[in-house]
Amino acid sequence: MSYPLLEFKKEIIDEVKRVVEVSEELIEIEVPSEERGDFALPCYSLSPTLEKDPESIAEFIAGKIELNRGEFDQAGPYLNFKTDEHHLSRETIRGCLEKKEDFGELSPKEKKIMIEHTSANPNGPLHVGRARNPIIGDTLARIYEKIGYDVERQYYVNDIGRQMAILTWGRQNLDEEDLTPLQRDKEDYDLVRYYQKASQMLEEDEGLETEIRSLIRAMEEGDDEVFHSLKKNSETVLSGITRSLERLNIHFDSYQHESSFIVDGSVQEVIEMLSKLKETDKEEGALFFNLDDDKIFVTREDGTNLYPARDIAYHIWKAERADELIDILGEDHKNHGEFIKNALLSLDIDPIPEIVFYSFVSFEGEEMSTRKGTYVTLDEFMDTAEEKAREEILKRRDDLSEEVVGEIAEKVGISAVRYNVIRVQPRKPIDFRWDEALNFQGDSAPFIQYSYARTHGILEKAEEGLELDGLNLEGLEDGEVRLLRKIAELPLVLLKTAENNAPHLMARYAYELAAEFNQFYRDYPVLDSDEKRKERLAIVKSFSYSMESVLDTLGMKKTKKM
RNA sequence: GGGCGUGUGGCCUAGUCUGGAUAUGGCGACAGCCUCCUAAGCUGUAGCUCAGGGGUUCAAAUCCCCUCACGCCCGCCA
Repeated sequence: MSYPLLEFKKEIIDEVKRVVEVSEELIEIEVPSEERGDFALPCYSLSPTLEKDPESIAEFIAGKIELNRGEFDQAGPYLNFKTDEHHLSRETIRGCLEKKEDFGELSPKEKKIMIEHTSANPNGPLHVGRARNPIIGDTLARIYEKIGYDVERQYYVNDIGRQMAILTWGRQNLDEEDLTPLQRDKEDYDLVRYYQKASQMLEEDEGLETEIRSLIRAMEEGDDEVFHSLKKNSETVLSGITRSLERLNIHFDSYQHESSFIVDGSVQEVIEMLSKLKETDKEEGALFFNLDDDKIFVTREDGTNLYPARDIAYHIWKAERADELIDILGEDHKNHGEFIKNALLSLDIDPIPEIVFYSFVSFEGEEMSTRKGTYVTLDEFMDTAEEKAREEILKRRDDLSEEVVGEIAEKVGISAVRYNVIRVQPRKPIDFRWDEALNFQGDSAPFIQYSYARTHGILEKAEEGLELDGLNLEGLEDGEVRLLRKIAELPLVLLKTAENNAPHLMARYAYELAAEFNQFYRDYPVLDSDEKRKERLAIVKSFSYSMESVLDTLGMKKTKKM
């Protein structure tokens, strides 16, 4: 099994290469507007190498090229290629019926990729802003899996360090009655109150700083009691965080604890390796790495290690276990990310990570901070999304049981949260507003889910099985071919999304696919279409499978009723 | 002050890396479409010259320089 558009693109590249004898990098195939064709070759970039004007090159290629899978025409300096519609339709339907909800998947690559995402400090519940991280990471993980990678999703648990020391101090010294009332019956909501109160006290009383410091030192020096106390608190909050994420359809394959790199001595080794580099120097006994004009400190003057050192140890550990690495980091870590890459390069470590940075999310124009307690938690946001979904369902349906309404609301709520976060390019800032985030019309999760639900209105009433062999695909109408063509794009989109680590492309595709189906649905009756019924059912079924694949890739939920 | 990033119709957004053929789509607005597989849908109209200025090029939203606005970073915190 292979995919018609992938094959066609490959054929074009091979043929152009054969005809003009240039290296493959010079052949830039782009996707033109729909009416021009499936692919286009602008000949401008070949002009310098071939020492001819673009139009003559186009003419030259047009005269020599031979394609089995489609045709082409010359338009000035462009060549436009259009695949054979019948072949495209047949192969796309065949692909969908064979692969079903895995449509779009590519053969295994024998490559391991480790995707680190979230890695939020376990000091309180996840807020919507932070949730951008797991949603980007998990979506990329799903995409890499689909194109054949062996994927490991990893949470790096910052179970030591200052923030955990503050939480632990709070747990040791504060009583329940000192705290704000419990917002939600969940362990992360419980413990964050200790963290917030302790942070607040620390701001008012600098004397507490020494107590925090001594907790950190005790931990690093291997004080068992302190160590276990920190770990216990971090594990408790972590379990609250992961429960929230599971609700968002996100899970991890492994957890790696920051403390482990201190315990096993690897941080010390890293510090020794770093100290031998020409990029490092010491200032009053503290080791730092020169990053352009910045000094990135990796140890304190008392010799205790700092987060950058531990993160290098972690990345070396990761590099030994995977062929490719991806880190999802907030924009506040840009500098740190540069340091990690530069330091790993200097240490001759391979692979170094690809880092996806995302900008922060504000809410109704306000910044969110765990320390200050100014945030909307992921749980709250999802509750509201579900509630809103419920209202919308009840506006339209009065024939569903409360249980069914609840199920659909949950599916729509989860999907809306994920979709609204992933549809925007990571590096762009997002300002969440309830009315926009929970707008269920147009470019939204329910729009996409609804297109899928519509297929079931049809498929459940049609009981016959589907056989590719009995179909007459010669006389398909424009809108039918257009839908199949859009379905056929899926593998191309998956590849491009992974290549650029740009998951928003996948979201955009999901919307376009759904929109194309909605037009088909309007124009072509299926069940009453007599002589075209079988063919149209096959198209609906193909769309249904491809949409299942797309929804799964975005971590969204499918629903047969809405 | 320095570094990084962002700035596309009233609002949100694609395209920017890899310069090219009429700048993508949504929300909102206005005008239409349910005796017919779920109207959370579909169709049409109006609206942007791509923050501003300069430059490179046959060609710039896309590359370079300057300016403005906003965000993030500039800790022996993480």
